[in-house]
Amino acid sequence: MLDAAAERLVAQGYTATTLREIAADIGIKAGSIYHHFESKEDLFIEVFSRGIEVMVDAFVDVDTAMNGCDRESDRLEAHVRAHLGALFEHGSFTAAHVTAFFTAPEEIRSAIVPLRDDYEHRWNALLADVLPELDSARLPIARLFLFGAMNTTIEWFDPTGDLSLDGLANLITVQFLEGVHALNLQRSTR
Amino acid sequence: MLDAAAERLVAQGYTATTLREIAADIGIKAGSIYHHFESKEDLFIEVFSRGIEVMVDAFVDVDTAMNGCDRESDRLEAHVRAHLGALFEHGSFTAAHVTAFFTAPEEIRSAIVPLRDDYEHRWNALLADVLPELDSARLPIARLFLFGAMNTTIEWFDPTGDLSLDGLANLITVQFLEGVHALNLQRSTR
DNA sequence: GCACCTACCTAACGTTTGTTAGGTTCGCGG
DNA sequence: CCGCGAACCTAACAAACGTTAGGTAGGTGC
Repeated sequence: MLDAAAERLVAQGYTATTLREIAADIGIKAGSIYHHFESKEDLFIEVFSRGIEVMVDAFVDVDTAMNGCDRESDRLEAHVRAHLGALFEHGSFTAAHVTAFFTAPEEIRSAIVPLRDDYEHRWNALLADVLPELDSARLPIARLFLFGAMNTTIEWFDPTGDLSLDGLANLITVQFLEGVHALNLQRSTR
Repeated sequence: MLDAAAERLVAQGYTATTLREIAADIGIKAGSIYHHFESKEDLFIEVFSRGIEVMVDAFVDVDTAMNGCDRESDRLEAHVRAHLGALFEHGSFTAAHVTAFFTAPEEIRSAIVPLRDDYEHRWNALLADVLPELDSARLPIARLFLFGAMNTTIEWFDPTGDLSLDGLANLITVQFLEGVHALNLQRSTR
């Protein structure tokens, strides 16, 4: 049922997604949803939360697996790969979060923001490790650049096509790292 | 009235935006909208179309102004600046298009896609000029990277803050160009 | 066998939505 | 002064929405 809700979210956004539709998708009636959730809001708060949960879990897994890694760029690439994996390989929750979060009403968003902040902080810490030369004020902007590159892939990337998720992760990581590197050079030689 | 519709779109998405709200915003009643448009669909097709119009106009302006420019990177930066200008300086149409296009129903989207394709083709041609060494199969992907970087700025960039639109355009352009350059090096030395 | 809980259904409620038919106001051209 | 069209309003329509009250079937524990 949460799965069905997530898939509808991806396809239609929040307001266009009906409880009656979700119920029909899993073969029950709309009223029965209220046995499991108090309201439509409640249901979708759970869906969005799981979307972040999947991302955080993937992040933590990489963090422990890459513990003794000395090449920082490899560590970053592994995390990019994990984020893309959350988007394309672990159900629709993360995809629903990325595409439909901003279509949800304010009350839902504000309930989710603390979880989002947690995930963003993990990335900030990671980027501070990988790019120690980067001005700390520029760090959130760099993160937003990277998030933009990763999250927009959901609008065009086809996991069954020529380019693999590994390849895409490498593409994004290299492009990002070299871009940031070039920006630092430009600033210091001015 | 189109302005009001665009602003509501940015704030709430398609389905959550009511004809009664739009009417109230401009001081008329909902039924009166049908004197100017045949339906809600019709109204928002016009809004989304103008969003692209603003972008295309900005693109064409730069194209003619930068006609005799020999430094390709400057040409690209000017176009990036123009795209960001369309997003932040020319009303809410382009912003509405970028944020709310995917919240609109299929029938609206398919009516807009040809216009989108036109804009995307202009960028493909531009990138082919600026990056002649880039594999033509990789070109649409590079464009999507760049679009991702530019369009997600709408979720975090504050035009009244420390960073100017010119500065942001430079940031994005350098980051993009050096990233693509690095990718080509990596591929040719493998 | 009785009580109880979980999971679901039926049927309706009040509200909101896009939409429409018919009427009013106002300004311009002849 | 008359006619006409543009711009708007009123009032209502059917449909769809989230939500709720009350009821039913089946399983579990004692």
